[in-house]
Amino acid sequence: MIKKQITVKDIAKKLNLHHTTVSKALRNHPDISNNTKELVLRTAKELDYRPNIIAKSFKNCRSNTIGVIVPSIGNDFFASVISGIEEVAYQKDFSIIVCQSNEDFNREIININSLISNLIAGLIVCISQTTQNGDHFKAVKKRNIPLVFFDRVFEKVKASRVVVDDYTGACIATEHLISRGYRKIAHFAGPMEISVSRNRCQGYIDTLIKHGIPIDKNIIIYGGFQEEDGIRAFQKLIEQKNIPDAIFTVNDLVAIGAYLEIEKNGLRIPDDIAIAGFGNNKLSSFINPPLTTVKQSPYDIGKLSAEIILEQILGKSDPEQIRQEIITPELIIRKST
Amino acid sequence: MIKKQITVKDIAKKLNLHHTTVSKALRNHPDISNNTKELVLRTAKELDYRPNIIAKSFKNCRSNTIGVIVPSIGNDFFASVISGIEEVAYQKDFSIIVCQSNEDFNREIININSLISNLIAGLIVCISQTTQNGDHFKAVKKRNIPLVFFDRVFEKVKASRVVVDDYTGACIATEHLISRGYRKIAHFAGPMEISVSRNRCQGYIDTLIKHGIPIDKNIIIYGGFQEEDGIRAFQKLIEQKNIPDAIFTVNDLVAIGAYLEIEKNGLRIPDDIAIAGFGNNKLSSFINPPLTTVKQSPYDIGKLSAEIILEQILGKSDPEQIRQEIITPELIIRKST
DNA sequence: ATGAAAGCGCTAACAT
DNA sequence: ATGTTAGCGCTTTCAT
Repeated sequence: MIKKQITVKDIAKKLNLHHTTVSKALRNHPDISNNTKELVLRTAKELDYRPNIIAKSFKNCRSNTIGVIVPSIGNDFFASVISGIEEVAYQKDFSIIVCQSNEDFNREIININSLISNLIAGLIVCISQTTQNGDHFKAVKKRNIPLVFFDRVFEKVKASRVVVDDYTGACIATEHLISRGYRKIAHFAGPMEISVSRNRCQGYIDTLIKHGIPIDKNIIIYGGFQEEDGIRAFQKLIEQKNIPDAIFTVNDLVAIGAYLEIEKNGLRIPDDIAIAGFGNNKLSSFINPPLTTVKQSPYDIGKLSAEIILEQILGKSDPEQIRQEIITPELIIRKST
Repeated sequence: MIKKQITVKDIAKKLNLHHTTVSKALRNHPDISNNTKELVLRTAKELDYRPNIIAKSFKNCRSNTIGVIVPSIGNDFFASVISGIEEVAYQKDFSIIVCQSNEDFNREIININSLISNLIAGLIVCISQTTQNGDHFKAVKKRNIPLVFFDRVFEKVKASRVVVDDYTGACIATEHLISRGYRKIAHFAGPMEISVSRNRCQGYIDTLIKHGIPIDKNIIIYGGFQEEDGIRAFQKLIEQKNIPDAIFTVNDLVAIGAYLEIEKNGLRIPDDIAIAGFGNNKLSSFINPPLTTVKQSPYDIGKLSAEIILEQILGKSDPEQIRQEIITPELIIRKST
């Protein structure tokens, strides 16, 4: 059923050469005469020869593939990170296998096992929301497979990481709201198991304290990362009859959810209530009014993660030495604040 | 540098068995006694043995991987399709390699070459917007690699396909607008090289004709698939001072772009102007007012594509017999019409 | 400059 | 029930 691929042997047979000669010729080995090289290259093209990189990986005990695990590829942020990784990987003739954990710990384990079996040369991960422990990463470390975390990291696993300075990002967003004269500022927070959410929440709290604004726990509403969570959070404020001047949300999707519920209640943004998000989601500039948010540069995060892992893979840096890269976020002021 | 993996031989050595016995035991071959099987399984676990599936692929001349090429994984629609493919593939112990063409013909060629070298068992593709010819698919067909197109198909290549009935989808959306009493209905169309755009446009035209509404070419505005295109399209109508009662857009992102420009001009949806999109993008239910749109079931498209290709891979169906699956779209009526 | 031999991990076919 | 052999395509090392 499976059609035989054209191999070096086929080329060799056709040219009455040995297959190792062909192999060397194809890789431009200095042993081989220019004549022969040319001949081999031409014949390879004629026969539509494709190197069997599986065989190569097999021989090397390592593929030219980088594994990437993200919670969800549909998410704007992760999609951009992946594009960044891809870009750098392609340039070095590496390909990537992208897996989704769907925020499920068990799926993450399955993904890792599958990637290990695929002899990945390196692994780039943003851990799932439900990841309980780091045991599954031990198998990766044990095999000396370079590992890089981005965005969400598992603290207890020793690995390089590329993270956004979420704390500072939250601080500058909150500073901005305060500088605009808002004093009663709510926060729609994310899941507290995730460092990203914790750091953003802490940045918000510390900035209020710094400015002598008392923390009102009633207007810190905890939830997830989706639009629904923004809707629900604002509903809680309504129930409390406790409408703030402004809201800082853990991300842009939550802000978009809040928009809907705010409009539903006949309030205007930013006149009645200002709102600032986080992440610079593509949609944030398209909603009305455009959303003030914090830019994270996901494409750069992806590129940097790929560069770090490739340095380790190609042996240019010591895999034992963990590198920590912190991306500085940037405030984008739009009409919502 | 690369740590040696635990292999069947290591297990064999430890148990004083032959490696082929171990191999059979691991695969639960009837030749092997239960005692030995148990022993082998236990030892494998102890040593943290992982089968080297690269070696297996190498031997079989085929991996257990399905290649997937989409224009962009960040797109809601494609992300869902991919999830659908993944779901079905996982169940059959297949993994997927996702590549993005970024709507670039050359990148599509590079992707295909890389996937072929990876000995993919099958290929699922949505062609890029700039794909000029089908020559790169010949290499796939020649190797008897099952090929399935979804959504956008390359007509000249003989392959199974899963497509949405875009024509009918456009018809029901347009019918709906007419039934609501709108008569001057504009269409923000997509790129005419893409069958999807052509079919949606034709559905719109034919439905107007069917109802005796003359076609006004000035209010059919051509553009791309992004928000920007919706913004630009409505600006053109404004320039023409030719505001319609309603708009049918080629997809939801274009509709969202139109929303912005409509609001900017102080018009209300649906009172001043109604709008219907296509695709049931996640955001379509979150914008204000929620967008009437046509549901495409991308997750099902993915599942179906994967099922078709797996049948061919597993030899349950004749790869020569092309299958055409047409997904019937469904109108979702919301507040924008 | 070219050829020969060996081996990566696994499995299918055959032998004991 | 277990062992032996051979080979998938490629590269590395050594021989001619």
